[in-house]
Amino acid sequence: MQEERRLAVLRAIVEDYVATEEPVGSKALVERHGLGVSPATVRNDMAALEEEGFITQPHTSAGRVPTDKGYRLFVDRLSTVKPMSVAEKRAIATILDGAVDLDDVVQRSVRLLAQLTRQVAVVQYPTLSRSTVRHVEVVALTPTRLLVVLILSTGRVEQRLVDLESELSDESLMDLRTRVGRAASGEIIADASTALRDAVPPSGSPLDPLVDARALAAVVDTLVEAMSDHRSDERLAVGGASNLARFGDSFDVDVRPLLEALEEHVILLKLLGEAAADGAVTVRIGHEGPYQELSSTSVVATGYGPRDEAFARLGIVGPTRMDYPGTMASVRAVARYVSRILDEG
Amino acid sequence: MQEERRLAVLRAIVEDYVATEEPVGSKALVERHGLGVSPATVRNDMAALEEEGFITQPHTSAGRVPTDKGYRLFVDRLSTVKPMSVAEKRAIATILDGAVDLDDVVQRSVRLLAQLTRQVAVVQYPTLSRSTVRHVEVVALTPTRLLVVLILSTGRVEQRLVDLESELSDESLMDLRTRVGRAASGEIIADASTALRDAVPPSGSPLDPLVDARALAAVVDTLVEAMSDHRSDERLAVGGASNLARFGDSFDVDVRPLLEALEEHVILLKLLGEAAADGAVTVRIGHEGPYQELSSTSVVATGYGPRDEAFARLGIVGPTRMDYPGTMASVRAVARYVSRILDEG
DNA sequence: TGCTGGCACTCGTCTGTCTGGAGTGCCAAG
DNA sequence: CTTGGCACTCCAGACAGACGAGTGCCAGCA
Repeated sequence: MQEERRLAVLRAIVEDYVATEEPVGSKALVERHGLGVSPATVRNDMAALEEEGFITQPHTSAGRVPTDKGYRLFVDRLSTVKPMSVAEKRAIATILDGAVDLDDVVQRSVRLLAQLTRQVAVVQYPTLSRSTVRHVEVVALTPTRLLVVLILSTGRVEQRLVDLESELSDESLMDLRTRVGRAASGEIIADASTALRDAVPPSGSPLDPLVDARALAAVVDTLVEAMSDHRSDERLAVGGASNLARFGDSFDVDVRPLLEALEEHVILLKLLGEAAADGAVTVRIGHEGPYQELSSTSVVATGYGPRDEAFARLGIVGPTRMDYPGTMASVRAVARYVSRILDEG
Repeated sequence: MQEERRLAVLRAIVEDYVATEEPVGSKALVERHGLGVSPATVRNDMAALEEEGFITQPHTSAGRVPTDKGYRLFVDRLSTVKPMSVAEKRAIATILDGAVDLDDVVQRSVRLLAQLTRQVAVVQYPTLSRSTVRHVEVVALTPTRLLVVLILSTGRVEQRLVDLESELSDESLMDLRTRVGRAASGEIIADASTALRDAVPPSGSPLDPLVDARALAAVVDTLVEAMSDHRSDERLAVGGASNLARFGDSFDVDVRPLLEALEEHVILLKLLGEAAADGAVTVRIGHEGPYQELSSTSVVATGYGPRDEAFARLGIVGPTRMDYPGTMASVRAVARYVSRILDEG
């Protein structure tokens, strides 16, 4: 009974603090929320909550502020994800449906997420690893220089130049093209790499005159490298940095580390990477994260991808003092719509 | 004679103010710089300079601060571009030489520029318009779906999918490929577009059975669109946003508009676009720019590109109170090295 | 004519003090 | 277990005064 009210008090504190950005006192609390008790009672509850580490006071005679632990409890047990309004849903759908290609989807998602949450949005480009090879094309630009184009089911296209040591005949090129195509097409990336390696005849084996073993090996090497290229895995889109200005001046939070982190994509990837691989929205609050400097920021992230294969992440980074239910709803909604679009495309 | 000293005073004021970020008074000025006159004399000069609008005082009994007009005079007549040290030059060369492709060159340039100047760096990706077509490839993914790959002399590769209304035979594909290749290869973008249009037989003309006129038209349309695609012209890399934190808290400058501008690439392009097309470094100071909100920021930019064809811009955005000689030197140096690399690649 | 030293004046910044008010903790009573 | 009352704490803002950096101006000097 009292326990229940205490949690209600904690919820009220979090909500008020997020809304007003100021420490919330017992009197204001009973006025704004309809808890049917007196300020004195609330004070007792507050003392208990502080004892347990859920809230704290900046100085002796100030109101209370939630701690990381308090937010954690709030997120886990006290809040329900706000459903998006129909209008919002439609807006999301409209904006994302207008995208013309994969890059555009990512760009739009980032903007949208930043606008919806008024936080800094981060969207990871879909990873290669789960996608399949749709097509491989080999083109001779000159007799000793090939262009290899790799087209993946996600819509990503990678191209590489390959310089050969000797000239390649048209017949050898055709042969090479069919061998590579047969080995890789339709396979998922991981399998395609091994299949390609198998397609290279072992050195010393009797050579079909049509096969230019060295050219084949060079092309296969290039393809395998392109497939395992982690640069593409690390690609990120970041948006809404101007939202930082809002929360920078409101309190003594130092924006610099966050601003620096936004340029260090490795750090952002690590932050996003902690997100659950299934469809759930993950929340990482303040000190829970791996970076000391970002202890006053939270990360709300989730995975996305076609057919529930979450093969990339997206999310937002913001102050620990944020509207978690609303933010989580936005992140979840955007992730769902993007997944749907990738599914259709 | 006095005129000369006045300019020396202005120069000293600018240098001191940039270094200390505080209004500079007559006494401190004669102490720090070896002008062989008394503070009183300097005061007279200051009064004159203020009369002419080159400096101003924040309040009655404070030191002087340069105005935009003062910075302008300083940049145009009083400063010499600091030469880079050998070590710096070598560092630039080393970092940029490590780049593996065009994107990487741009990425590295942005980082480098941000580090060197400790400002926000902006680098425009090379424009298509001046580059030539190195190769066009047409690949049939399915009988009704083509992949068109456009390779440009700058190293940029654009690819587009084309859906056909009817199936395309192998012979028609070969024919299409050679027609398109013959028309476009080696031409600069602008000419290639018209050459391609000419390659489409006028409707109603007697048809060679091999020519699939509609497919050809579709492919040509796609190529022309890709060539004139302004999305690629608008691509920008931005870096060093964390440097904003430095100058944000130092004075009452509002960082928000700048932070917003950094996400609006259109605005950045416009700012960069004002840069001179030749090799010179352009400086735009405070109110001289087109945006009211950015009146306390300056832009230092220049063009770059292979063989002095400046076909893209790069530069930095920072507070009007900045080290112009040093910044200009860095911008110029980076532009030169990037140009050289593009020249070699 | 131009430089210089001196002097009075302005005004922002810093420091210390004071006060009002919001908020707390505790206690005794219901 | 809740409530009203009360003493206490401490921040925020206002106010005043001292300080000092810097200025403008003037008279004297080269």
